[in-house]
Amino acid sequence: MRIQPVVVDSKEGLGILRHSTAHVLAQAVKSLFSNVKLAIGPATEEGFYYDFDTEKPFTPEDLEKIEARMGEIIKGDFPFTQERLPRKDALAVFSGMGENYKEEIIDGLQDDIVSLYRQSDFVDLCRGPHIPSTGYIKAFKLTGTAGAYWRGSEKNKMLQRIYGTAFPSKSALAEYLQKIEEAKRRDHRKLGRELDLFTTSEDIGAGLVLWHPNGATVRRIIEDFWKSEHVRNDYKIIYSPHIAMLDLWKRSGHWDFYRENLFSPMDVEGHDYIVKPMNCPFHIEIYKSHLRSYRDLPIRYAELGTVYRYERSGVLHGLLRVRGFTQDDAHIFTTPEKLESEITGVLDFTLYILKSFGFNEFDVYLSTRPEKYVGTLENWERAEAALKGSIESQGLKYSIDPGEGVFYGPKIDIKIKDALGRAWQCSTIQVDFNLPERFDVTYRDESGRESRPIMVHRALMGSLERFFGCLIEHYVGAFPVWLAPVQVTVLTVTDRNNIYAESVYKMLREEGLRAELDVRNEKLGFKIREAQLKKIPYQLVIGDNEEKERLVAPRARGGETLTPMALTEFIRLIQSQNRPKGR
RNA sequence: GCCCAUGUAGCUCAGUUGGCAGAGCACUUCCUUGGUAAGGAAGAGGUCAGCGGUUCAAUCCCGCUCAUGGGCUCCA
Repeated sequence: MRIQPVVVDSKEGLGILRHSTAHVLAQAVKSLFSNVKLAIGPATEEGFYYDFDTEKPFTPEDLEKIEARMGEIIKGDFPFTQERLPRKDALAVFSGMGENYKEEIIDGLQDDIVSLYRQSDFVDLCRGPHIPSTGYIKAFKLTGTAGAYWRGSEKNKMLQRIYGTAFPSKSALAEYLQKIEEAKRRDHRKLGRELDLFTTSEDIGAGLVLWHPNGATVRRIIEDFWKSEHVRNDYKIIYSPHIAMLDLWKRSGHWDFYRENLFSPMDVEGHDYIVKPMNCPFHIEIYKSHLRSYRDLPIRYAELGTVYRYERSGVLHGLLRVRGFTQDDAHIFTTPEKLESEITGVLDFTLYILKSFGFNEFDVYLSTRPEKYVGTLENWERAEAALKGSIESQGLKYSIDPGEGVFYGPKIDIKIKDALGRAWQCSTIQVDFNLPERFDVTYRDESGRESRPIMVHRALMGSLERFFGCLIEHYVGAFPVWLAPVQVTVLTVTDRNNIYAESVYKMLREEGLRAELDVRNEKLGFKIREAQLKKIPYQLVIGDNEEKERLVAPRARGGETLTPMALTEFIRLIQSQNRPKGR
């Protein structure tokens, strides 16, 4: 057998450390609780977990006890030893202990020889490798419990999962816990309440967002920017209704393939209607309201379309996963010949928009043809090549999900990473060979024959709700000047300065700036503190000195006080920042 | 939907082994005219998420419902 050293700080080494800690967890649980059966215990991105089949779920007090026992096991410095048995013998080992999940796993293995690992009196089915002994675990922590289905399927029994993490040193663990705290600080749900951006209400329903004036202002800025950029890029902006007859969704296929996400139909004068889960059929109807020539294509319809999808209650999460949301949707109808240039254009446009908001880190995924598909092989190949070509021409790193495309066409997904390191899908560019077929969408080609256009669905921000959530976390609520709900607040030192301050405030408003005036009977320090907590980019201090000299004394959100300047100069300064990133 | 936890004033949270509900901040009023992250005083504010049950008595115990959080699973 060849021995390969693995550095514990490497990704691989960390995985081995954590996986070994999972074994220690399992040993501790087995020694503390009877009638517990082992399922699986792998390492994850952030740590590890182990799934147990047990009568009663683990309580926080249980976790403390388990942690303490794990500490003893680590102190015992038991070596991890591997044992290789014929599968028959291995089966006997586990069936003798009543470990039926382990038996099930062995049943699924191809190999004749099965590997077991032991430490102290504990044995587990495991391919390894492991650290030499339990004493190598220098820092670990159990982080939580959760229900989890055996093999991830709802049809199976729910097991009790214990999550934990381990690091090569105490300081690395502390750093990790610090990162978690930082993530909590950035949490858009917390900031949403503190900055009065949005709420949800028990009386309105789960997953339905109320945009408060501050949040609505940010949204309005986003929408205005989005609209003008779309017009500039030759999209036609449209509007469509929120409900439509059920037959439309039967024809589109949503009723058959997407029903678990649809809200129930409502009866209107004997016809069933549903609230829309998508905008595409409406855009298709607009396309079909005329005969279209190849000369008209590509046609690009864009809409900030509000859709409703039924999501199971357990998956709702702040603004990132909701039941009613507005997509920044568009559908492009193109000839097959122009598909590639269209996709290149869409990808350029997507990156331009995302970068305007200050996002520069993306995970890009290309999903290709699955086994079951509609459309011609030629078109699929053409579309995949187009998607791939445009990603590469942008010089983007990407990964291919082979066979993961939707049955109707290949797609590009772009994910933005949030503060917790979770990647949230925002942008998506999907080629669709199916809907044009289902709705018999056509155009007259150069030889005068009816041809089928290809459709491209795309959303750049995905949904305004989710995108807003990402923005909040990205900026920790301190929006850049062009997005800030309030851009500048005018603060008086004493009420002698009220009249002058008001004139400053009015000038700012006339410049189109989102300004506020604070003439309350409070000390300057109090007003500054409040403006800081609201994360307003600029505070203009107005006292006797400023009034006498006809100046304003700006203080930036970062804490730096600028030398007093004429109001016109300040307006020049803030206006220079009052635009999207890189513009 | 499923497992676990949580739900007390606008916010953050105490609390009652079942016996008239508490703090800080915010809010209102008054005093204070103060120069770059909290000046002082007084006041008001709650059907203890909702519905039902047990009890002389329920915010507390039990059941159901709703919502929120951590997961499973899925997606914009």
